[in-house]
Amino acid sequence: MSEPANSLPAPRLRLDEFLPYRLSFTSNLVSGTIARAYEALFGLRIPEWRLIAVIAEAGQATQQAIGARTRMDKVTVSRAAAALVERGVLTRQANDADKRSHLLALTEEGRALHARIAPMALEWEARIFGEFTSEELAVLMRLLRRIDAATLASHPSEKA
Amino acid sequence: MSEPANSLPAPRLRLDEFLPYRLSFTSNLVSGTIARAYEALFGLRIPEWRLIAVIAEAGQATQQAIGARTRMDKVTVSRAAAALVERGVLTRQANDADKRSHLLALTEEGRALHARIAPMALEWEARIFGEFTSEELAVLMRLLRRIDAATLASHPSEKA
DNA sequence: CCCATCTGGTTACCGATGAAACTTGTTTGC
DNA sequence: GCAAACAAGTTTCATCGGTAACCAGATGGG
Repeated sequence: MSEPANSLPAPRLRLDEFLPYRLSFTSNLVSGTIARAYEALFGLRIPEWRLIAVIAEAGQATQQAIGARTRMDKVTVSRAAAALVERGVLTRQANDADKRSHLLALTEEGRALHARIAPMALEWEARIFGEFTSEELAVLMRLLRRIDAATLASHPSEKA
Repeated sequence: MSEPANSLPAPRLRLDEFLPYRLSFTSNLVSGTIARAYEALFGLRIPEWRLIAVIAEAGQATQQAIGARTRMDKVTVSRAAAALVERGVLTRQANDADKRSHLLALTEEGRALHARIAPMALEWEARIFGEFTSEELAVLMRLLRRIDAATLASHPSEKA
């Protein structure tokens, strides 16, 4: 009850000018849309698709490497890997360098699946981001990476 | 088994150049960091904080209006509202125009809470986005809004 | 060697989130 | 007016994703 002291106007928080909110709003909108499409078309969830994409790029990888790269939790990675092995899309080969871990690689079927999905993924991206110039996209990408860096720097506890 | 036909190199999908992925990566990083802070400092979850912010801005609002504005599920809004009423931060006044719904408004305590949080939220934003010029921020904001629009347009099923 | 510590991965558990069913009140067509 | 369709909110239920506890193999002293 001792409040009416407004010394300075203070920059007034408006939720939809608030960047963390906007970022999350847009990201949820986009990933939600895409997630539904993966699910409907290929029966894949986002983490599964990410494994496929990363492994297709790298040839093979351990779960821990995938986790580090995508910042997905190791549990998430573990579950996605199990599902994909089950489905015949991935193989686990023993890793001689460390018998606790396995090297994940795509099966023939996995490569075929990747070959079917990747173009569609790029096409969705194109549809959503198509009206942007490549400069704009480059700017966006750079900004996002700088945000990552700033976030990690400002809050080191973010168990990196 | 009839595959080696690589007619064209095809734009090769690299996961961390893939915008939906980058967007989600960055967004999760930022919201995760901030969510932990809200939780630790004020015992608030993100949806709860959003209600507070929206209502502080609008003076009062129905749950459905809040849901439409933030795209949060009505269930999420309902639960957040219940928690905040319970906590004494919000009141529900009957809405004479429609007795199914209630008008949510901040209590005195709610306003005080908002007054404590808002500056910190802006400060976090400043810390994370501080190294950006205001042009860059404006660009980012504009790009995000255009992405929203493009997503909604390209996939109208997104129960708008 | 062998115990202590650490790390990759899995399992068990818990909270959060969304879809669907339901309740109550509103609207509309007859 | 009243039945049918509809909309705001709540409740129930299944699912997802994360933390914590756990298991097995690795590492490094003494």
